[in-house]
Amino acid sequence: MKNKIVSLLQKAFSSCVRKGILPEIELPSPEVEVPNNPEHGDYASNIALILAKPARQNPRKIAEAIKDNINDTENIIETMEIAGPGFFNFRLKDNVWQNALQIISEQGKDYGCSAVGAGKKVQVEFVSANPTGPLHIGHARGAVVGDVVAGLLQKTGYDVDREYYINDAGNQMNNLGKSVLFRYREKLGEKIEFPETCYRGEYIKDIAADIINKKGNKYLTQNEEETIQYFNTIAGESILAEIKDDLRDFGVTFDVYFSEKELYKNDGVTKLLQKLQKEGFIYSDGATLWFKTTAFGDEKDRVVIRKNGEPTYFAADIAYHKNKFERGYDMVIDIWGADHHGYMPRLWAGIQALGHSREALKIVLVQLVNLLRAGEPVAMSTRSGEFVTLREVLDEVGRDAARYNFLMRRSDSHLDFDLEVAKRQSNENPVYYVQYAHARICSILKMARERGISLPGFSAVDRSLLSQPEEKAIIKMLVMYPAMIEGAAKALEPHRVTFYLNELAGIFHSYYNKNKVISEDAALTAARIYLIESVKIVLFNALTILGVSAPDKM
RNA sequence: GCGCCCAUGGCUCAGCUGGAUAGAGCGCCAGACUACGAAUCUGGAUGUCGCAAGUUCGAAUCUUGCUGGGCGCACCA
Repeated sequence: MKNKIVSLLQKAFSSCVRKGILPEIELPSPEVEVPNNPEHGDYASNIALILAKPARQNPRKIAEAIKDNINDTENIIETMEIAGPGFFNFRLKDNVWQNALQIISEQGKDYGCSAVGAGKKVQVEFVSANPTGPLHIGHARGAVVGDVVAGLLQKTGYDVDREYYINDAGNQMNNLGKSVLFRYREKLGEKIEFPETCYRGEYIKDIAADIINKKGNKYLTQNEEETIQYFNTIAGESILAEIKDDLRDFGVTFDVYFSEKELYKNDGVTKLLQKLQKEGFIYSDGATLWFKTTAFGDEKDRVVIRKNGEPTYFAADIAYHKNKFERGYDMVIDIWGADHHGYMPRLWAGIQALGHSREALKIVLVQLVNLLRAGEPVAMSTRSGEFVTLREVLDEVGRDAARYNFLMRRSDSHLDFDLEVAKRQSNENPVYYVQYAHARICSILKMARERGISLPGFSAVDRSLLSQPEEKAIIKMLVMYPAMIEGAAKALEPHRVTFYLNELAGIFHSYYNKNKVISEDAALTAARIYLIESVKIVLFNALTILGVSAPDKM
């Protein structure tokens, strides 16, 4: 719809140029948007204002010229006015809107999909928590944001893979094995002083107990190094399995779990560093190897091989991103906690040294979550093992409410997550407001069926009966849906979907309270059923992208 | 000290990449079920968009400075 207006304007502009009314200048992409003041019509454009400067003419004069040259072959424009300093205000014919509904029921579950991604391969990497403990509330937001970003990209035609990077090669894994060993000994009667670096959560005890159950006390006497290695593996696998379960129940599944260890096979990291050194991106100061990230705008150069000969996390990360691009992705998206923002220039430097453009790697920052219970902060301490796990949140507030709440703000803004509010089934909780709209429609449709009213198809409906302002508002909102999805995908901003849903549910509820869908008037009933079915389709599609259920009844 | 992010009604936040009179929700006040689901709806009040300059036809949005908050500034991950 919007595209048609854009195209009309572009053609009018060209013919102005052809006729010599306007100079031959590049047409900046004209913006056509839905004005927030309905008096300004259905669509508005600032094309004349944008052209005023390069064309060196009065914007209103340009507007007049373009207006005279608009050739509305499809006959969709009702009125076209020039207002204010030179805005175009378009009002479309009612039947244009009414007929636009057809595409919604035709496309059904596919309504809102587009092909702007054109099959390009994209990878979204997110969560990527170390398998040293269960996922907690802090991971949950990143998990949902990543999942929905991926979903949006899929809807817009990208070929998307969701990937989880398992940091299982660093020394935190060693600490994990040690922690289990300490608990193991403790359970078998030893008195243990726990060092700061150890993980103290209950889950460590469970793993230790499990080992005792299955293997007894034989590790008390075995070689400590080997035992720690072994416990690492056991604990890592067990925790990762639990993480996968939690994520699955949260509605998040991955296509690929990529182990950091993979990067070190065949000396992969070392060889890559040697190559980069040959190319001049890495230099040695005798004891350590430095990556020249300042060449790409970083504040200071960064160490890749430590004095002790161990590669840094950054070194592995360069190799990891090289690996990603080698797998043929056109675009790679990392979802990070906002506390890692200082790391961005470093990684961008890394991929540029590998020959990729900075734009090939997009990084979405997700702010940390402020966990509250009834307004009071909930203490979170990872070290002591006191934290609210994702599992607990799922059990307490449920998947739908949890996911929706994490999507109610831009991801780079702080989010208060109140457990009491999130589980309250009231109007403080927008997820129910939206779901209720869907359930309500289902209920009306069910009643219609029970009364023997058939659900009409497009051709069986007199669309012109949908003539009320509220009906037109709903139709416009529904027509806008694909553009909203496209915009959200392009900007990597899932929160736009929740805002859209709240608004759509709002105008529907309002409409419902004012008008009877099912009435004595058969033709009107058919038209309205057709309309609310369209609303249902869009509610369902949008909720599905968010991974939130669209219940038939509540 | 340096860098990044943020500052919008009493509270929590949007504001579609520079557009027309800045919007929601919550809370508050007053109303609506013998009507397809009241988890709903209708009406009402609240703003120097942190402060000050600048850019232009036009700024909450872009630039600079200041104030106030968050986060980073590892040979941790």
